[in-house]
Amino acid sequence: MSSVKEVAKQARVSVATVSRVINNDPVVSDKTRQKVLAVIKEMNYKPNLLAKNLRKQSSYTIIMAIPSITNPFYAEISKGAQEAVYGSGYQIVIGPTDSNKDQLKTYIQLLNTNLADGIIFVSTSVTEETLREMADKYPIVLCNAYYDGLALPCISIDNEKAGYDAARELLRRGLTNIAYTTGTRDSSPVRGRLLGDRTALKEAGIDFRPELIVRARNDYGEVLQAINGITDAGFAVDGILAHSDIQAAYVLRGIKEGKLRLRTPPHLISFDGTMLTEITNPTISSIVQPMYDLGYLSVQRLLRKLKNEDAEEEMMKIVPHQFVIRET
Amino acid sequence: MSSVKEVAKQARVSVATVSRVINNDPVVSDKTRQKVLAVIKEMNYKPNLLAKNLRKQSSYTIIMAIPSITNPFYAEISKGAQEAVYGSGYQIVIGPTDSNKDQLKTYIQLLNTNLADGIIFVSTSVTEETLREMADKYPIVLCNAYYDGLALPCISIDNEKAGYDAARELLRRGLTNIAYTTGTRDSSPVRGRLLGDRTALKEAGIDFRPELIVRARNDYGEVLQAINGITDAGFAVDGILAHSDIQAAYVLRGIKEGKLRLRTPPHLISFDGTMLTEITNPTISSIVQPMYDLGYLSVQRLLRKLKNEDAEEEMMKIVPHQFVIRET
DNA sequence: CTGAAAGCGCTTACAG
DNA sequence: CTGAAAGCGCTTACAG
Repeated sequence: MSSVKEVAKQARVSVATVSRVINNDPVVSDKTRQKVLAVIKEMNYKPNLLAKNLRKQSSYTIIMAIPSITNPFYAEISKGAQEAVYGSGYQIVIGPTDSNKDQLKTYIQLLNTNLADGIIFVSTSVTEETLREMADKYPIVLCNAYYDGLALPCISIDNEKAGYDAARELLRRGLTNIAYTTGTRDSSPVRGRLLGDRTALKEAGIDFRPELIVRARNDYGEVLQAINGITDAGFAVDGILAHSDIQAAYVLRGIKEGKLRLRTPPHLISFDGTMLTEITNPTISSIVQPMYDLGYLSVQRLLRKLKNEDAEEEMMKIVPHQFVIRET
Repeated sequence: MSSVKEVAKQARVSVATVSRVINNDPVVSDKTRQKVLAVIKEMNYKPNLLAKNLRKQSSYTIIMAIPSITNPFYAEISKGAQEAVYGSGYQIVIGPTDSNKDQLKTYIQLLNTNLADGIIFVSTSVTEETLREMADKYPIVLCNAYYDGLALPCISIDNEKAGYDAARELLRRGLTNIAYTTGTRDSSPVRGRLLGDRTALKEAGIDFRPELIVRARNDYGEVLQAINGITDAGFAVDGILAHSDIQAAYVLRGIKEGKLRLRTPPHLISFDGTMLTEITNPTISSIVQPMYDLGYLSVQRLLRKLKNEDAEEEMMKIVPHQFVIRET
C-alpha cells in the first residue's frame, strides 16, 4: 500500500502538497497538481481515510436508529436515508433497535467513541431521558416522533391531520364504533392521531369512547386479541383505524380465518401506506406517509447540522401525507 | 474529551499501562488495573476508536452489498447480518446496489480507503469480472449466488433441489404448462432452479419448453407482460414458478385485476417465502429460504475470515430450505 | 510488571 | 505557491 509519503517522493514534492492536491486545495499550481495527479494515478494511490478521520476528528459516519428493518415502513425510510448520504462523503449505519434491548446502547457507544458523528432516531426508539442526556453532546435528528420538552430537529407528517382525515372518512361512511389499534408505546404520532380522531368525532357529534382505543404490537395474536377485546366489551366495531399496515393486514387475515369476532366486515384504514396495502386482497385504504422523504430529509438535515448550516431552520419540518382510498 | 494521556496522568501510570488496561491485557497487576479502572470511571473516559483503528489498520467495519433493502427477502437477510455483528466489535454497513449504478463503486471504495475490512455480496450485485479483481485483495463472502470460476466462500440454499421440489409439486398436481418467471440476471440460483425444474420435468416425462421460461424484474408491468407473452405464444399456462414472492404477489394482483390472460387460475409457487406469502389472499405456496440464517451465517463466515479462523472450512455452505404449501 | 518512545498516515498552521 | 514539522490518540516492540 502506498502512502502520501511515497507519492510525494515519486512526485518530488512534499507530503503537504500531495495532501493539498488530494483535497483539491486551489492554492497549488497547475503544474504541480498535474504532476502529483499523474503519480497518484500511476501508483494507484488511495488515501487511507482512517488516518484522515483521526486527524479530522470525524468518522464521517452517521447512525440511523430504527425499530425494525423488516417492517416495510422502516425499510422505505432506510432507503431514503441511504440514498441521501450517497455522494456526501458520509456513510450511514442502519441500526435496528427492536430485536435486542442493548442494541441502542451499541449505537450510542459509537458516538461516545468517535465512530459516529451524529444520529437519527426513527420513531420512539429511545427514551426521553436518554435523549435529554444526549441532546447537548451530539448532533441529533428525530424522524416521526418528537418530544415536547426537547428542542430537537424533527421530520414528520402532521399526525393530527392524518388522524382527522382517517376518522373523518370512516365517519362519512356512517360508522359509529371506530376502533383504533395503536402501537404499544405512547408516542407523539399516536397522541397526534388520537387528537385528530377526537376532533373528527366531535364534529360528527359522536362520543369519544376510550374503550375503542387498544394497544397492540405488530403481532397477529395481539391484534386479534385487542379487537376481540373491544367486541367482548360490548361494542359493535364497524370501523378500524390500524396503527400500521402490518396490523391492518392482520385484521384482514383474522377476518378471513374467522378469528375476529365481528358482526360485519369492518371498514379499515391503516397508517403508513406501504406496498403491503396494495398486495392484500382486499387492498387497504390508508394514510400514505412519504417514507422515502422522511428518511431522505432526516439525513439531509443531520448533514447540514454537522456542517453547521442549519442555524436558521425551523425545528419541525412537516412533510405532506396522502390519503389513498382503496378497497377497505 | 479525555484521552489516555490524561487518564495516565491522573492514575500516575504511563499511557502504555492505560492502554493495556483498556484492552484487558492480563499482564498488568491487579492493583494497577483497579487504580486505572477507577480513574477511567471517574473521568468517564471513552477511548477514541478512530485512533485505535488507525493504529490497528482496521476499520472494524464490514459491508453487505445487497440489491434492495425494501424487498422483504433482502430485509430479512440484512436483519440476520445486523444481528450477527452484534457484540463482535464490528459494525456493518448495509449497502443497497439497485437504486443507483455507482453505489457498488462507493462500497468498493470503502475497502480501498481502509474504511471497510471485508465485504459480503448478496445475490448478483456484482459482475464476475469485478469480483475476480477483488478476490485476492479483500476478504469476500458470497450470499445466495456464487461464481464457478472463483473459489470464494458462499452461503446458499440448494437451488437445484429447491427448483426440483417446486416443479415436482406442480407436476404432481397434474399441470403440464409450467411457466417460470426468472429474474433479469443470469445467476447461479436461477441456473440451479432451472436445472431442478428440468430434472423434475424429465422424471415426469414432460418436454422442457424454453418458451415457458421468461425474464421479469420485480415489477408489476414486467410480470404481466412476461406471462401474457407465454399465453400469446400459444401455451395454456396452468402453473407458475415465480422467482420471488413479489412477482408471485403481482401474479395474484394481475389475476384479480383481470390483466393476466389465462384460461384458469394458475397454481403458483414462489421462491423466498417472506411474510408477503402469508398476507396475500390467497396465501402463496413457496420455497422458504432461511433468510435470517443466510445473513447471519454470511457475517459469521466473514468475521472468521478476517480473523483467519476459517482455514479448514468448505467454500460452499448449503443451508436447508423448506417447502410450504399454502393456498395456491 | 511497567514505561519511554516510535509510529499508524494523514492535515494544517506557520514560515518563507 | 511550497515545505518542514507538529500532532490527531491510540498500540506495541523493546528494554529494564
